[in-house]
Amino acid sequence: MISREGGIACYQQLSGILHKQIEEGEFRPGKQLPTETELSRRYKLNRHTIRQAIGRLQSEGLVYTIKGKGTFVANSKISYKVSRKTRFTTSVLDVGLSPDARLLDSYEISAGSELSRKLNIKSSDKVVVLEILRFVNKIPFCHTTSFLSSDRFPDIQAHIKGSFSLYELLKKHYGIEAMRASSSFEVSLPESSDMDMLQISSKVPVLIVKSTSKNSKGDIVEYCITRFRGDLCSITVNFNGEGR
Amino acid sequence: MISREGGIACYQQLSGILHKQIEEGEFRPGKQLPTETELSRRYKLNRHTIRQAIGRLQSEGLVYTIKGKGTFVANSKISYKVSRKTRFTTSVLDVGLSPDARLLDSYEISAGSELSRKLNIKSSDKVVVLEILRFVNKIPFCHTTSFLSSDRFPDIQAHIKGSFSLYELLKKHYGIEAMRASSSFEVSLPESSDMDMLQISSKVPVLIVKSTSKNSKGDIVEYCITRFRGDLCSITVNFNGEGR
DNA sequence: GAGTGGTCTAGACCACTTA
DNA sequence: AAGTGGTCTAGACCACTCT
Repeated sequence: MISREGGIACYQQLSGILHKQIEEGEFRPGKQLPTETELSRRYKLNRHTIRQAIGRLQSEGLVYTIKGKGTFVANSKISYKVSRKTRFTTSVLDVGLSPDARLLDSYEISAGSELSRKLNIKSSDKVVVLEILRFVNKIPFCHTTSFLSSDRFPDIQAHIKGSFSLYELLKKHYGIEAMRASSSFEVSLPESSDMDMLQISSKVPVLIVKSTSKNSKGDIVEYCITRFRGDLCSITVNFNGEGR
Repeated sequence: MISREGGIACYQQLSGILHKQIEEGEFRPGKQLPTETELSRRYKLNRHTIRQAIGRLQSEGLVYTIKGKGTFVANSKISYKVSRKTRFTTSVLDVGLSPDARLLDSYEISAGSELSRKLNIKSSDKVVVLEILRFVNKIPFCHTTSFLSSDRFPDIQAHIKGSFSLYELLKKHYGIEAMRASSSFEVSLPESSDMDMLQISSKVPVLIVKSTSKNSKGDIVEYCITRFRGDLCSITVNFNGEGR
């Protein structure tokens, strides 16, 4: 099965083999992969070499491992849609899944140089920070840190505790319809806080999306940083204003 | 420096330390990091543990390694901008860097089921495939595979060899102004072809962007898949039609 | 030839899950 | 208690770069 010659590393070959087997349905989503010791025996490779191969599959989002239990085949990625006007809840409902959210924390800070630029306010101005963890089908999906000017949204901390859709709240309480103006996409690896909150290992990449929202007049309403589980989603951006 | 207790893995601690040192400018971009054996001595850790730590930094795009030479601190990410009307060349020039492109291959295939859906043509229709490798400052940056209907763009293979801007070509020869309609973003790890073309190791993630372009009437003009080096770029999407 | 990173092996101990 | 994945060590050989 595994060739020692040919210059292709054993772990690359093995991850290729497993990748193919998963793609072809030999291992179904949710099913356990053979254990590391079993694969080690079967392919006559050291357990560490097996682990290198499985590490790749983890980073690709093809499998996930649970300590003490085993390695399992992942479900296919969730196609998460984003346009000028989209909210998490509707996007997730659209693809037939069930969304959920939890407000982890809310507090106030001074803007400082970077946030003052992002929000177009003075650096001494106060900023409300909201940390929200969002779930799809009870699985942690992304972690959002939102920044809003305290002056423009007084008492938002009190209001947010009741409702979980920030956009609904802005509309109802402040009469503002927020629209996405720009978003940047970047890849990284999880920090320890990401690993805890999103329940992923250090090998699973995170997709970092930094977005600015404006109101209909073009004033900046919100700046937010969302960290998505890279193994769970692909994000589709729609450039035609309206459509989802 | 490294604590054996506290439950945090040594390699996590070390990658944290190095991360911080790089961020704080102790190691400048382009400079070589201490070698693995040196770090092994300095932190009293096995070379494999050192390698785990460095592997993380590689995936984060903070450092890159050259076999036989060493590990070096990477430059900061290139902020690549994308909007409804953007071309690679102008985007790169905008940030003061020098773009370049090479046509790797061009050939014709039958659409098949997936492409026929993407391009809104019959599955028996012919499709022209263009493979283009793009560079920023002589460094491979992304690899694009473009799909266009052969019927709608006769002789495009002959034309493309002269000019490298596909959008220019569509405009000049076919009188079509292509606009980005939607793009999906996804993270993965490089396949062996990616590693060769983009000159990256297996640890550096790739950012996969799949885009559909339409003409002013709303007909689909092009479907393309671009694989960006995840260590080199962050991609900014602008939702206001015009702006870059 | 000396030094670098890339791969593989062998063996150990740990924390966690399951039964 | 047995089995799982997570981490660390020690030692080996390779291909590559530099001189």
